[in-house]
Amino acid sequence: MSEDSAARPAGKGARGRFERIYQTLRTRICLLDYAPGSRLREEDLADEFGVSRTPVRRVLVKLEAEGLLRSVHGVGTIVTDIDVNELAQVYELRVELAELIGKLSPIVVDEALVARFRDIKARCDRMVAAGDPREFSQINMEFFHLFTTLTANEPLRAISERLYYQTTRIWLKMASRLKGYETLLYNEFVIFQREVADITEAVEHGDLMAAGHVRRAHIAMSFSRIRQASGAGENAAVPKADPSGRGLRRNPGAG
Amino acid sequence: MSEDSAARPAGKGARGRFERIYQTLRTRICLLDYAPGSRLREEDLADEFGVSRTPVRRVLVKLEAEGLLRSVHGVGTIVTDIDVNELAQVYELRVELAELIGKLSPIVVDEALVARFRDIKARCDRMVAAGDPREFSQINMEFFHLFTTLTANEPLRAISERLYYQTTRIWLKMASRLKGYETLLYNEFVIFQREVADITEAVEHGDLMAAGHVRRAHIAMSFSRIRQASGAGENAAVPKADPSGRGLRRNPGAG
DNA sequence: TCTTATTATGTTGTGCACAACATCATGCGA
DNA sequence: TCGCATGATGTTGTGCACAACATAATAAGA
Repeated sequence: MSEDSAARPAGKGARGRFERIYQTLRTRICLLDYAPGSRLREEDLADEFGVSRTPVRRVLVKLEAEGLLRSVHGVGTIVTDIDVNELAQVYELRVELAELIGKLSPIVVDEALVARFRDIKARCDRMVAAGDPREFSQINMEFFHLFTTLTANEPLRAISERLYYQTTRIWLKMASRLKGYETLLYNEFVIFQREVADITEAVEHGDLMAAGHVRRAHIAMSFSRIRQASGAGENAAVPKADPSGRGLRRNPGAG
Repeated sequence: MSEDSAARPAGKGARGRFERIYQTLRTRICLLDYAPGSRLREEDLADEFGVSRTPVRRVLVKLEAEGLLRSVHGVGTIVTDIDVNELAQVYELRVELAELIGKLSPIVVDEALVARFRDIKARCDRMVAAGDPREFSQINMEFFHLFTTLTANEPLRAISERLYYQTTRIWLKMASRLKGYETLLYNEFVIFQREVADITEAVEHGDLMAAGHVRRAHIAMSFSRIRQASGAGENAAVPKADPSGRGLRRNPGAG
């Protein structure tokens, strides 16, 4: 499935299962495999992962603590919906934290790290040609994780990660609404490509503060575009808020 | 609006119990009622709160996600120990976030808010006379919550709260080691008293950025004092070798 | 006496059955 | 046909018994 599970050998007992299920569900939520507002059944998840409801509930509690889920007694476990206006505060904070990543406890840049940035950059270039929103989100996610490694400040990493996973869904949601606007999507790809290139260059020069500033600017501009697209989308792009599917559809996991 | 932490004393069904147990345990951890490194038995907690282990484990999972506990299979649920060096990163981050609280999404200051600051200030003044470390921590905690209300940025509040609860224990741990140094403790009280006074004044003037800067400076200086006191304590746990208060400048008495 | 294998004890993790709760469907009366 | 009470259905929350696991105590052997 994803290389994250391979990169994280979770082979050991209970803790390994927990991490595997947790990251799997989190990825699915952020890739909109589970649509915002959709319901998750604990028993289905339990069956899928070959365990009982109990360990699944552990994961759900953690995901709920991070604001990605919300369990309601007698109703179900629903994926939190994402609203551009509410996420404005999260973006406001992410902008500042991005700069802090280049500022607090910077790591020493070695050749291996530069290689990883160049690798992402190469894959990003290929992705632009293909132009798949889902693949874009995946590379975006990997690049984010790579970017956070620029600081040795572990709490800053963890918090940035949490906020990232709260906001990253909005882009894919936007993209799914903008079907037919290939030029806009392509524009997003190219902008991200430039961001990766700029930050990679900054890392090559060992200027982590510059990397932080670039990232900060891109996050701010990205949200600006999302907000504009959101306003346009609500006014014109989508005729009505789909009355047929009240968001309770279940997407079987994509292979 | 928000159904979260502070403003909810009573409990409806399941959610109420959860919040009550969660906040109770969190407070106990941060007030060192549960010493760092000590083991918590799920069954004891279950008996105390009149429930089964299941809902208790929910709370423990959340507290573990926040870094206050660590459950190990077959061993126990142990309260995370706190190390000054590890907490340096958290403090580094808290310093920045304190400034952001006065900068991002500032609220409009009304008379009721000023009154709450003045109330805390009055209680702080009385606390200084009494001089109980535990009461100091409690007022410090309340003042922190009040300070976070200066921003309308909910994620920033939540994150600041989380980091605060990760670091606040270190002061009490320090204080418990410094038994016999009443002058040093009193010094801490007076410094906090000044911080409360300064921030209250800034709020009265509606200058939230000033409040943020004051808070930032105090957090940084507080950690500096803690680190120096920690180093002194580890080098010579016995009172004899104290290098003439090189770190803890400023004598009480001028308050 | 020391080392090592084995047992004993205690803790968290898991599975399952049931209770609490919310929602939807049904049926009755007007 | 509409309004409303009542049951049916489905979900999460809880309690309890047991498994998995780690450590301490114990005993055997050299």
